Amino acid sequence: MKRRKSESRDASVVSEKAFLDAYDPGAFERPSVSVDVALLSVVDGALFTLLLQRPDHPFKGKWSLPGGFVAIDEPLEAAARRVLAAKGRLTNLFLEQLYTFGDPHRDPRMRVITVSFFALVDRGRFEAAAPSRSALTVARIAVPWEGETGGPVEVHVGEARSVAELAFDHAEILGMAVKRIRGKLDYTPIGFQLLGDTFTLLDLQRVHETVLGRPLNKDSFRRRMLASGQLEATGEMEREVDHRPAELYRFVKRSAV
Amino acid sequence: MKRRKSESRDASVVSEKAFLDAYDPGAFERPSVSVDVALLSVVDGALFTLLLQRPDHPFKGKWSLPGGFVAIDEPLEAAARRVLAAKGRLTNLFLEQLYTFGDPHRDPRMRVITVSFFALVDRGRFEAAAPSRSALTVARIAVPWEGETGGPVEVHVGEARSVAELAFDHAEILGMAVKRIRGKLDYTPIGFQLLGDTFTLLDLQRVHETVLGRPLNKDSFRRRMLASGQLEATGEMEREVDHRPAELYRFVKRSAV
DNA sequence: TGAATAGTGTCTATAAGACAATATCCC
DNA sequence: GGGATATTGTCTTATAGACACTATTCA
Repeated sequence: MKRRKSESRDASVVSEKAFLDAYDPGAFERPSVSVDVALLSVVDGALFTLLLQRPDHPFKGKWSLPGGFVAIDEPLEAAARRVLAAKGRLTNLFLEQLYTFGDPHRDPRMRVITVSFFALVDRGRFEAAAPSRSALTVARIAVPWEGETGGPVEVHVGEARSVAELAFDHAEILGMAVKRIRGKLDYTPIGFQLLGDTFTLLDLQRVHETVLGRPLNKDSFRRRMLASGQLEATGEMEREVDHRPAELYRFVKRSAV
Repeated sequence: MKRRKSESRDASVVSEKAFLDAYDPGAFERPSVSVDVALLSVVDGALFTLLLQRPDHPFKGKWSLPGGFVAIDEPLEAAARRVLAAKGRLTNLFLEQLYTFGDPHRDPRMRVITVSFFALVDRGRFEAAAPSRSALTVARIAVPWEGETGGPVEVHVGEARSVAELAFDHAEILGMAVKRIRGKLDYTPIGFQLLGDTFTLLDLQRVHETVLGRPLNKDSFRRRMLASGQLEATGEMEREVDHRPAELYRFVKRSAV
């Protein structure tokens, strides 16, 4: 009885027309497909991203992630790299596919399915990608949830105290990026993309703390990092600090596991 | 110098035509978008999935995941549920988006970008979804890598010893599904989707071992599970076993964290 | 010398793995 | 009773957190 009921309910959802339309690839309207990239960087203990102010409708004047439509014979990741190179002169980034957003009304003009990516950028390249003449603008990310709860984030453009309005579902995309990177941080050497070639253990800890949004124990952080085999001491020391200088480390390519 | 060089190299990749074509949503050809679902179940210590034999070109006669094209006003997950309801009478499944595959030549006919999902099904519903008259066929999954290395898997249809050939990039999609579920198993109560309402701790351990592809320590598995707060003792006992019966447990909804 | 952080050593609490002992069911 | 697995308890080991102490640099 129970089974029967759920079957008949579902059957009504699947109209024959929808099924047939969807079955023949030539017989139905095709959506547009775009890519959007959530760029993330850590600067002075805060998370930042790069946004563009939309010049036209829809969402005119609102802020959006760099993105663009996928060409008919272009791989998805290539489209994301093209967008980054064109809009921010950013190349050779660590780029990972995040999630595909396909709500039928996420773009009021027409059906646009967007494949989102995230990229981690060190401070130097991040700031260089958004010079004053550029369309890309630095925005600080405020995460209104803890751990890997997920959900949209808030952004503050420049020094603004107020929350900037984001176009489309881009606040959700950024939130998904933060959630994903928090999850990866525990077991993958992600931090190296956010730091320069060499860094102290405290630098690394601060990056982790900023991404995770919570303080970490200094002792066990040091022990874990050194035990992970992902760090290599350079023998060099920090300079121009008014305290005992720390040793500089670099990330070492993980040997084939 | 170094910087200059990488810029000019990238600039050549971004042809102006590609950029302009991609910029205007109306000015370029749109891809087809489909969904494919990797159904996973655990039966007698092995991982299984459900496949369809393709009746037409391309990949005629090869095995494929259940899938279909996304209608123009249909959400992605709804498309996946429609396909499952239509092809296997499977409803109300735990369904999660996996990855989007967009290689320009993954379908020889035309550009098809596919958004893949995975679903976990308990043994009872799994076997009921593939009766003899049905198009869906049970196939065993052999994972040729350990841990979360990733990569395509091999499938064996029925009792066949030989590896069945999969259409498109579906071996990769299945591999991605296995990788994802392995990663989630450690910190999420995924197992309950693969078991019936009640189960013993050993049942649960065997499911975990099958998914992870490695044996687990019995003592610490028991302790971890009981300490997780995700299990609730029913007070009932296993029946019809020729040894001391174990207590039956059920999964309890995780309280809002 | 003092301020500030780096780096080391030790102790404790917690979780995992190993293993032994006892309990309970069916035959 | 014998076979088989469940369940509990204890011991050992590895890891994380806490904290005290020494080291080194610059002002």
